[in-house]
Amino acid sequence: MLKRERQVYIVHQVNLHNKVLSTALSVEIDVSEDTIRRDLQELDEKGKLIKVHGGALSHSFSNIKYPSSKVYAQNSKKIIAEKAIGLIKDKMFVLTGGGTTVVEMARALPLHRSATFISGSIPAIVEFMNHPNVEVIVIGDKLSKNSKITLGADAIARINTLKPDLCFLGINALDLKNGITDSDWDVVQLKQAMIESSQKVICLTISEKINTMQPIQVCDLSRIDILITELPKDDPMLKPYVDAGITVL
Amino acid sequence: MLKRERQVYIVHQVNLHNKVLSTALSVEIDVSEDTIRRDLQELDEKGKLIKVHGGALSHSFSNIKYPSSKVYAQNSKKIIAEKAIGLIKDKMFVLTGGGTTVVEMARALPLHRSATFISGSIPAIVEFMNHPNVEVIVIGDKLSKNSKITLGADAIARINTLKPDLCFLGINALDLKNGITDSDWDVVQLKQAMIESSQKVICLTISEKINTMQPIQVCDLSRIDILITELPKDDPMLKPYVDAGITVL
DNA sequence: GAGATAAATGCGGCTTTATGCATTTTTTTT
DNA sequence: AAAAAAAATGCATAAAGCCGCATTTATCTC
Repeated sequence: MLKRERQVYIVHQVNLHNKVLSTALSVEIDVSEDTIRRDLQELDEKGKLIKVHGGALSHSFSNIKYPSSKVYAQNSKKIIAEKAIGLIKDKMFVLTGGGTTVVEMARALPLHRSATFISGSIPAIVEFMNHPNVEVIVIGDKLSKNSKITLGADAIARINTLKPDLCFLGINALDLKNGITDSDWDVVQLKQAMIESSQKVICLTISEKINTMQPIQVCDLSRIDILITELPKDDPMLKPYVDAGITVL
Repeated sequence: MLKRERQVYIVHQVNLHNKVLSTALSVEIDVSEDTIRRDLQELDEKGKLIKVHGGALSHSFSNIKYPSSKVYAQNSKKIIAEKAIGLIKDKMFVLTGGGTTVVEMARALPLHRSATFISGSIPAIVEFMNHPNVEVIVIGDKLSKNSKITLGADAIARINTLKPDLCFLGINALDLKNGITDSDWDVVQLKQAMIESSQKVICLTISEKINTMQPIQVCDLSRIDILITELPKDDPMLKPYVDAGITVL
């Protein structure tokens, strides 16, 4: 591959994904990382991208600082996201539901982590799409405008054919007696399918939603493997859940 | 082989493959590399190609295939989008491919229009998702990071079960002899399925891509019902396509 | 169509460019 | 603070490019 050709390709990738990793480009194009680094250097000097440790960013990306200002309980969700990310190891298959917490997680995922994410949540997909090292499987079906996830028989059927390592579920209500509960019939169906198919179920929620309930049960406590909130794991509020056998992070 | 002849051949190769190597041309035409270099030099000066270390690239390589400036051809795409929207009536089922032109169309869709859009293009889905009156069906499958659309057997299988009224296809190359052509195998498979399933195929493209070709054929001209470009319908460039029986808007 | 003239080509040598590797330094992550 | 990953630095090598010149090939003129 010609040098110029390669550089055009790199710029293209940067514009497309907003960020690239030197290592990823190196294997993709099959040249040494040194060469990639030199390319990034030159392209940076030409102002086509911004070189950073480990790769490069597009201008548009760095200009648009995270505009996620109006998301409720942003900080809590960032804490949750950080904890959740620790569970994701390279090469894992990860199923995710919808909700802002999952989006936060997608954003915070380190650039070098390579995993496959399966999701029907459009905002989450958009984030994963911009990550240089993850593969994304989109669960198709009718798009629910409220929740911005795909819902329906097709989605459920597809999920049933999968056996992901992890399932990250943003939840709206959790209590000791009823487990996970929710208010939307279709969403409940989908969540049930997700829980059934997964090896490990990880619930993400801000503490506010703990010990609250909604009209429809998704599953009871015993199906939850790990619970992640913004609280420290020894917070008294979480004690009953630890006692119920759930790993709390 | 005469010099002129050789240079014509080189330009042809560059247009065809977007890139040529001096060494390859040298053995192909059986002249010294010096000669090739001198040819490339001249052709570069004449603006027919871009000479680089080791060979040459076509202009389209850096301009069309990997647009460097974001707003490139933005206006043209808005014009195309406006024309395309005129075809969408309430209650229609509309299948759309990927590409910025389709996204432009989604943005320009009047708020009161109520239709169902089926798509695997994430950027398009995001636009439709924010529209108050359209329903969105997401085509699921593995997400291609390059094109930001879902690609694969699942997507094709799903499309085959549909009979949408319209299919909007952003295309990369169109010429009289070969019809629609493209450069990515999986994308071609998907486009073929889309074309097959749809009642009416509408091609969207900026005029720059007309009379260009890429290595893989998607379908020939006869499958196209409507062609939309930024040019007025009576532009001489489009005449051959009108003569071929395509409705040009 | 033969010879003159100009253009085109190939080759040897020398220079520049591109790339990868080894080593040291810096940055990041745990 | 230690370990791991990435970057910088210097160097070796091979490929590509360039210059000038000899030779061949095409074009023009009579």
